[in-house]
Amino acid sequence: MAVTIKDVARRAGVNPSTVSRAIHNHSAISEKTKEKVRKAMADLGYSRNSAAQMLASGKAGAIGVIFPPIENKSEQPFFMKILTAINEEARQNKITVSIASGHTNEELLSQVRVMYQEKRVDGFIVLYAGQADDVRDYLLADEIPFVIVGTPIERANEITAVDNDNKLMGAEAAQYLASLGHKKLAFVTNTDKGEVFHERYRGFDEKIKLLGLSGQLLNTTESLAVGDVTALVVLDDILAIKVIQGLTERGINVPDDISVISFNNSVFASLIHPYLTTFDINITQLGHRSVQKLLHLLADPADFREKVTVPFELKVRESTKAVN
Amino acid sequence: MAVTIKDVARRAGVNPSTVSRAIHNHSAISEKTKEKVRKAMADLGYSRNSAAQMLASGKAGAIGVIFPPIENKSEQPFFMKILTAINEEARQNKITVSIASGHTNEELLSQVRVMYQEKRVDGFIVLYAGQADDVRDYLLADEIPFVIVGTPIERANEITAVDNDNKLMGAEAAQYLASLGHKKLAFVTNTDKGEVFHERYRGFDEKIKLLGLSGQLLNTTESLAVGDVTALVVLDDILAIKVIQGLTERGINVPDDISVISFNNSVFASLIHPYLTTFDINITQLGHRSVQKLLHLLADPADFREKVTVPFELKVRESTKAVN
DNA sequence: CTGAAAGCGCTTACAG
DNA sequence: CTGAAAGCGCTTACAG
Repeated sequence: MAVTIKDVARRAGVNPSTVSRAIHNHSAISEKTKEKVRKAMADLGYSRNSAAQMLASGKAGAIGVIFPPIENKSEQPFFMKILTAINEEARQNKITVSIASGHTNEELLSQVRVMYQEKRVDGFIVLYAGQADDVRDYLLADEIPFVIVGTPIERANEITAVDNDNKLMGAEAAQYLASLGHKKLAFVTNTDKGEVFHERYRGFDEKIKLLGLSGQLLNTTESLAVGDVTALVVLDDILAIKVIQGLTERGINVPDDISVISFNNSVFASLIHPYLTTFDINITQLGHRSVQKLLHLLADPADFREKVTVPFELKVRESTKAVN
Repeated sequence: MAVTIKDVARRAGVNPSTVSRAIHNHSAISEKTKEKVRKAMADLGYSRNSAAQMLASGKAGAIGVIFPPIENKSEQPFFMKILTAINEEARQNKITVSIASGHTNEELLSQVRVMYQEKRVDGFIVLYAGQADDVRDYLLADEIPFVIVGTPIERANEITAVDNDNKLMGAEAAQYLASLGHKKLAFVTNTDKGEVFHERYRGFDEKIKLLGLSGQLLNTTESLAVGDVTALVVLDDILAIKVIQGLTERGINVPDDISVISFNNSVFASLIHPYLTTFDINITQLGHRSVQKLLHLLADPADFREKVTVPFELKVRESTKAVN
């Protein structure tokens, strides 16, 4: 069988409990003994048995990542990218990442529940925010440690969240276009739901009023009535390239006739020309920070619930241009 | 604390070992006793403790999914989609899915190694094929159960693989274009590496020779020299929309002047017009089958290594057209 | 600073 | 068909 703590103990000439303490770098163990133990472990090629450790310590050494119960997860590069970042940070902290997903809310809830009740994970990172659902209610009700990537609407004060400042991003979009001399702007969306839309639009709206510019909200994809608007702020990259194609087909050139700025800096932004001027939302940092926050919560359940705001960065490419 | 097998045993008036057997539906236990146990479990709200079960049984009840050590995973919808499908199948089999990923081969190998040595997973699903690497060598050398999604080049005979028939897909692409009356075809790629390219091209090439048509290989993205070619088979959707944009800019219309057929039926295929005629590779089934095969391997390590070929389906959309 | 012992919650030969 | 017991490989109060 595999080498155990007992084998290491025998080899190092100490008690198994001493080995255990040495492994965890317990302060009561002398450096000399730790060294002996480390050598014995290396000689024998010791790996801990996670099951035994979990059982004895009551900690899983694993976290769960909860995906939204939607069909088109795979269409949004966000999810794979943040999963990679989360796993990277988790690996560095020697914990494992498990997955919870489902097509319906019930499937998802049942998987989350099982994972936690069977003690397979210590806590969760939830990859969708906005309105509360069964899953979130369950996590809150049972006081299960979790952090949300995004901005929850309800009970935000009880939840640790990691997000960008979407309102500021909306404002900066307007600001940047204004700095290029644009005076008639529009915000384009294909949904009127979700905190992301609301915040980005609110930031945009407040800023144009502040700057004394004109700005309208266009909720549509096809045959956009752009009128005399010279610059568009589009909710995300995917929508932006659809909008641009629609305009191009009607003989309206981007960026010569109209500028477009969007959000996310996903693969879609550099897929076809004009490459998009867009905000990079720093998904890697969102992922890293969410793991770190969850680890804090696990180490100290009484830790403050707080919100972490990750900075964004404007990537200027081909879809925006100064007015002549 | 949580309710254990002992509590259930007491409530049902049996021995803990009997509860354990009842849970696993052991054939020696009477239906009457099983019923009693089931009732007691329901009354008490029992959940197994996975750590204890893992320790006692030596099985993790979890599988690892290994992502390729590349940066742009998130750009390919394939990975998120198959991960979802894998998790779905796993959930139905009451096992958990953990993630292994890394930017470099060393990071990846180290994570895979730790996961297995600490007994966190029973086996792996590897999401990339082709040339063997350190990770695959490790899995083979240590006789760790795994299945590959894709087609390995070396030691294919020792590996259980789940894949589409890419060669057949290439042939069918040529066949379909021929059926539309096209006689001068070309295969467009942006790489000359990888089994996927080789197989798809080989199928294409053999088929056009069989049909007595002309066909060339174009390895480039920009300013494609299409000459008098009337139909293009493009390696994947992403490349296809780039190719189409390049042609459009030069006044060549798809599909009026030239037809385009591609592979994968990803989100890119229905993003902008012309929507792509493309092969759906049935990622959901690839995911489900890979879990099933791994489970077989785990249940019976002496099980046959074999290859599962998942069917594909042509989705005819706007980018192909019969010649006049 | 270290050891001996009990215990975490299961599984599974061994008996009967 | 079921029970009693040992054991899986750790952790952690308790002693000294």
